[in-house]
Amino acid sequence: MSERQHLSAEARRERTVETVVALCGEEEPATLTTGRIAESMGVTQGALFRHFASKDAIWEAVVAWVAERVMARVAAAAEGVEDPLAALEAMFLAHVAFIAEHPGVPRLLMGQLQHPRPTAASRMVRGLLERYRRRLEGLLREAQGRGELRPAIDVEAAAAQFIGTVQGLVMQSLIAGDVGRIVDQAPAAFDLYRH
Amino acid sequence: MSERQHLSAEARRERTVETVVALCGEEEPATLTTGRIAESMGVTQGALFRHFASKDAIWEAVVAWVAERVMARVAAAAEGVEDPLAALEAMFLAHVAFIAEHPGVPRLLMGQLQHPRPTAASRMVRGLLERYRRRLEGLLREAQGRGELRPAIDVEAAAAQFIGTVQGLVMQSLIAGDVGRIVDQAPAAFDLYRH
DNA sequence: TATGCTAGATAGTAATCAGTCACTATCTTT
DNA sequence: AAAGATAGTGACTGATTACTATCTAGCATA
Repeated sequence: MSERQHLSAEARRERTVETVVALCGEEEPATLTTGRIAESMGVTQGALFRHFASKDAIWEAVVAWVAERVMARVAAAAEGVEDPLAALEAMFLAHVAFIAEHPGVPRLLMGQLQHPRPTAASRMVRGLLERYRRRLEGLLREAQGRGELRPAIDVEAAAAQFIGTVQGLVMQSLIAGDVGRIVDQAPAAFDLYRH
Repeated sequence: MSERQHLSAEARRERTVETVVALCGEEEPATLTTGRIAESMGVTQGALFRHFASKDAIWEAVVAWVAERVMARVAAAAEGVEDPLAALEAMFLAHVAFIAEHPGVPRLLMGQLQHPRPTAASRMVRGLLERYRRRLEGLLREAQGRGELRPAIDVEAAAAQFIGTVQGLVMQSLIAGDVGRIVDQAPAAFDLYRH
């Protein structure tokens, strides 16, 4: 049938991770099988285990990939923005844009979080969210210090709501079945959030 | 070990649904097996198929159960409350309390939503969220009419954010691994939401 | 061009999945 | 108490799961 494709081990690992992220946009992460991943990248199922010790190891690599990318994107967006509220807005939009590009990411992270007992991947997700939350709280406190935010505001709740607002958009897109729309709705959502 | 239990068909269906809801609080709905459900309710796996035509039929019954309960709870909470903002708060707290009692519910509904092609159960979830959103938007518009809300507010986005706020709390509880805490955090979250 | 290494294919494994079915225990009705 | 109805058992099926042993094709270096 088709000729063999020969990729370097590193390139194959990279392609595997990208394939998993893409597949999570189409089906439930929990039901994703190694067979499905292999098929989707045009390789036999057994070949995956030459590059990953186990399926869990694949998830680990995927979460690491996501964590690295999302933090880089969000950090780049906020970089150099003086005003903390403007920085928050830039982060919000960058976050939403990232999700629109990779619709599988929220499901993927969510899926890891609801593992009953923590795996390496789920611990990584927790760490990512922890860092993200701290960053948000820092900016919120800074904004409070500058008098741009009511001092009475519960910073912790506000940070949770930031993530919740993104979640709300994601939920809407799941219902509508149209991920692209959340980019358009994002400014209005943040506008509401700011108040 | 334990003696056999003989329940009526209706009672067994009810127990099945309750078991599934409870199990969703402990593990991923997508990985839930009929064997696991049966084991958890002290019955053999084959017995389930005497009461449900298929596994999908179980999901259908579960979603129907949730939809009925959650709407009833929320409606009861808002009943007789004159002020629309106060009604929203009552709904919010009732919603959060319901989730605290049944931590599996958000995962369950989420799981149904990310089915690639709609099943009977996923259509039911969509319908539930649609009804819920309309109810929220009605109350928000009413509050706007009474001048309790800025007229500039995007009602659709505000409704999405209401659900998003709940989602944010759920997310926090997933990270913290402590569902009970969200009840305590709920008032602060709604307080933030109101502004 | 010959050699050594590695990526991938092929073809397995035991375990687990949803679903079926003949049989049995239990309840209800008479 | 007898009999019909029904809830539950336990052993099965074929498909699918993660994972592996063995073989083959392609690449780089000499």
